[in-house]
Amino acid sequence: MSNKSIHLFTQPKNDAGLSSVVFKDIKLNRKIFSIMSERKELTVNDISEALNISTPKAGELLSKLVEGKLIRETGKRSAGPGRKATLYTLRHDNCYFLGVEIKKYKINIGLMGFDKSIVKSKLEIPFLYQEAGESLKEIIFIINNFLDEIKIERSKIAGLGISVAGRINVRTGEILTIYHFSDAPVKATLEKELGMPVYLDNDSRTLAYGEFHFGNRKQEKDVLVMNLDYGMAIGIFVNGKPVYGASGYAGELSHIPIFNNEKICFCGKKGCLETEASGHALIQKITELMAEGSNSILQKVLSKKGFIEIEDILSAVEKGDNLTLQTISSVAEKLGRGLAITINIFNPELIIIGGSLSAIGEPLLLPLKTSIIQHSLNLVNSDTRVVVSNLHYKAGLLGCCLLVRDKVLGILHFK
Amino acid sequence: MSNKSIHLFTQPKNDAGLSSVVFKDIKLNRKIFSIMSERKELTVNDISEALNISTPKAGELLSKLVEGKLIRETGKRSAGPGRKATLYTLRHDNCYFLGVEIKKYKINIGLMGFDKSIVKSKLEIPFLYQEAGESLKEIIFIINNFLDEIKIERSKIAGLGISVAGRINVRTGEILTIYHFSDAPVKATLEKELGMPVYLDNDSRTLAYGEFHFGNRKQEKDVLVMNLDYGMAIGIFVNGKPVYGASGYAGELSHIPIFNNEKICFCGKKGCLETEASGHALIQKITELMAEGSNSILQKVLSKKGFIEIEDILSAVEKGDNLTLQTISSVAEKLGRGLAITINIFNPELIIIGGSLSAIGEPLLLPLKTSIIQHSLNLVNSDTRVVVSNLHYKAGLLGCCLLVRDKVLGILHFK
DNA sequence: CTAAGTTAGGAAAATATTTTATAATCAGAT
DNA sequence: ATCTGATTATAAAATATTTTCCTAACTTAG
Repeated sequence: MSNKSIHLFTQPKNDAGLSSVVFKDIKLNRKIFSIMSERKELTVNDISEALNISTPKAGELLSKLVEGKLIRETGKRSAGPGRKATLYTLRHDNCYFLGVEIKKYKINIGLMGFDKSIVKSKLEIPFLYQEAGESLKEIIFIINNFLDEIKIERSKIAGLGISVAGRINVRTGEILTIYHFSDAPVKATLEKELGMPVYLDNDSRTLAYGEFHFGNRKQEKDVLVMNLDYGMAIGIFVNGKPVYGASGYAGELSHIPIFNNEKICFCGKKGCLETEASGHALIQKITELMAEGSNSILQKVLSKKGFIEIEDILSAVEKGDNLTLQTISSVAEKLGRGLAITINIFNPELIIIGGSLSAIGEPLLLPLKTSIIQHSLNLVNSDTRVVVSNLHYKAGLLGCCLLVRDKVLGILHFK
Repeated sequence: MSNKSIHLFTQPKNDAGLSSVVFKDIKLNRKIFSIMSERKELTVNDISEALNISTPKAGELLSKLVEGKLIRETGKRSAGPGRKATLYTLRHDNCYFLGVEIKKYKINIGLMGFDKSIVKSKLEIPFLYQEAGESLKEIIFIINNFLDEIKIERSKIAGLGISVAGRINVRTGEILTIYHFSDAPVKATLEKELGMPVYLDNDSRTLAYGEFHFGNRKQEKDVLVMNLDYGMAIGIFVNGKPVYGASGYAGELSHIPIFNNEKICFCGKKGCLETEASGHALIQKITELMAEGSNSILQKVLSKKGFIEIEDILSAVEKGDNLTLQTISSVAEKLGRGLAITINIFNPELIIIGGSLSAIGEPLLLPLKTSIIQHSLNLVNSDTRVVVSNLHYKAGLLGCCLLVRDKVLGILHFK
């Protein structure tokens, strides 16, 4: 692979015994990728200024990247008099990153080009996890199948990013909620079977990464992204970088004990935020209220399927179902209490409400904002813009792909 | 000042129109200072390896720093065969940083050398803040007085770090709790009067910075430091760097609403952590219990002075006062609930219990740990070591000085 | 005490990078 | 259409940096 010949990807430390000059160029390339990922078209001059290197050097680096087929010339810059500068952009057709999102009953899989565009994707592949080892085999089968279908040389795929709901130890590569292989961590197994670097991550963090880079953000660097689904968690960005914590469990907002209720949470404790403020809690409360006699369109759904899903909630909102809207409002109030805590602690510039339930929109956002103002310091919350996702279900897969990409390229130094 | 002639201090961006080579050397020097601040003695080889530069280049940089009187040769390295390498260390006598800690009824002031040692300090200077403008004049007078006393050329003092309790907008340099000058921010006024760069910061953040760099930490990078005093707040470190948030209010743990009580907090809301878990709350509770008839050594103090201070609490603990110890235990339980939340959110590797009340030691720490285990996810809290400060009252001033130092030297890029 | 082995430091050669100067390109004025 | 001023790209010169190699400084074993 031509990429390797010009040493694009490496770890931040020079372990491989590369010559100092080569290593410096690698670091410069990393910075070039990082800048090009933000501004899609750049000139030699832009690079020279941004990296504090001379124009000849910047020119040389860019020409090598053109040779390496990672970037391409894409025209000339117009404005003003004088000779026009050639513009360079990332290519999408010579280096790819694979993202796999494992959800409750389905898998989403996508391939991202070097330029951050999704080249191919296949959504909602049916999948049911049974016995642990079997499920992993199934996942590998699905991935291989996808790779065969898309007819792209495997050597051009630089890595796999995979997200799973629940707690994932990013240091060891173990998944601790669904599968727990103490002997063979999932990451290692996948790397062996697929022959590419694999990065495992929590679904809320990948979703947050997607929202942060493709979503409703302007220039904010200190950002919280809430993933509101059946469960609930936050992804934290400090100075533009995701926060992992010691083992990658940062963002577990759902199990903070702030209620005085007697509901026993999945985690074994009681009073967790999740017991009152999550998709599960919302559905449970609506079901309870209907049992007590409240009217709702969801009664039909319940008697037909025997259970209510998030999709049903969304369509009930669309139809203006009163009970649903009221319950959302009360759940949003509770959620706001949780977010208010994080606002006091982080003083974030932006909170993005994401996850499948974010599609509710205003009926969720407004009571949430009210609650935030009530429960956090005004001096602090006045710094915080709260918005709803504009990506919804797309954020997760985008995040999966981009996160591998940025890790492989060394843009995001992991720890 | 000789320092300036070799361009040691600058902003991360090359704004000053320096030649690219000079600017590169500045960046390298910054890294050298950063490394030398952690390991006190270093050789040319160490620098060359750490910065990925050749030995001649590393040698050249170090010689220039020796010439500039910022570092010195300090002997030879012994271990092993072969020629001994010369060791270099930071000097303490040619570049200083001033720290000022403004407390309720007193000011602490100290001067730190380039090598992070405290060269001079003057503690507990009486000070009472009256009208805003007057207090600022008083502070300037105290600083000037100190500078006159210590007989060190002002030109060698590279900056002032000043900490004040309460909310400080680090972007604008305004203090929002004690003084609120909307027209003339405190930072700007001080810079004008003293003729050196001034960095204002929250007392809990400077204390945390002191604890992080001089305290009970090993290699942990994701750390929380609690400042337990009359009030209470945390300093947050992610990947070794302090978290500020949008305006510098990050860490305001004390006003998260997690109790169902009816106590109105200073912040105007009710149920704040601070109302149950702070020095104020502790004193209040002890006073209440004594009023209800409980016996305690503190009754004498109360009837003598009319109020109880933290110092009194500490001596009551030393004497084994039962009521005090019991109340500490119940307050620690509440504090633990607050910290449990931060553990879930951050997955920190280390929590340092600092601030004046940290001198209580085990009677505070043990119930706190118990409560943390009860209220946070075990998977997460098992990553977290919880320790008590070994610096106590010293941490604040150390942090003030070190924070300016690191900001001026560009080791800590602020935003 | 000497010889062998190891590491640091520094000089010289080789390589890179920046600086400076020049050529190429272009929009708009003449 | 041609000139002018502005801007980019590249070539050549100047400067920096790294590599390589050698010597000095030192330890340890015999």
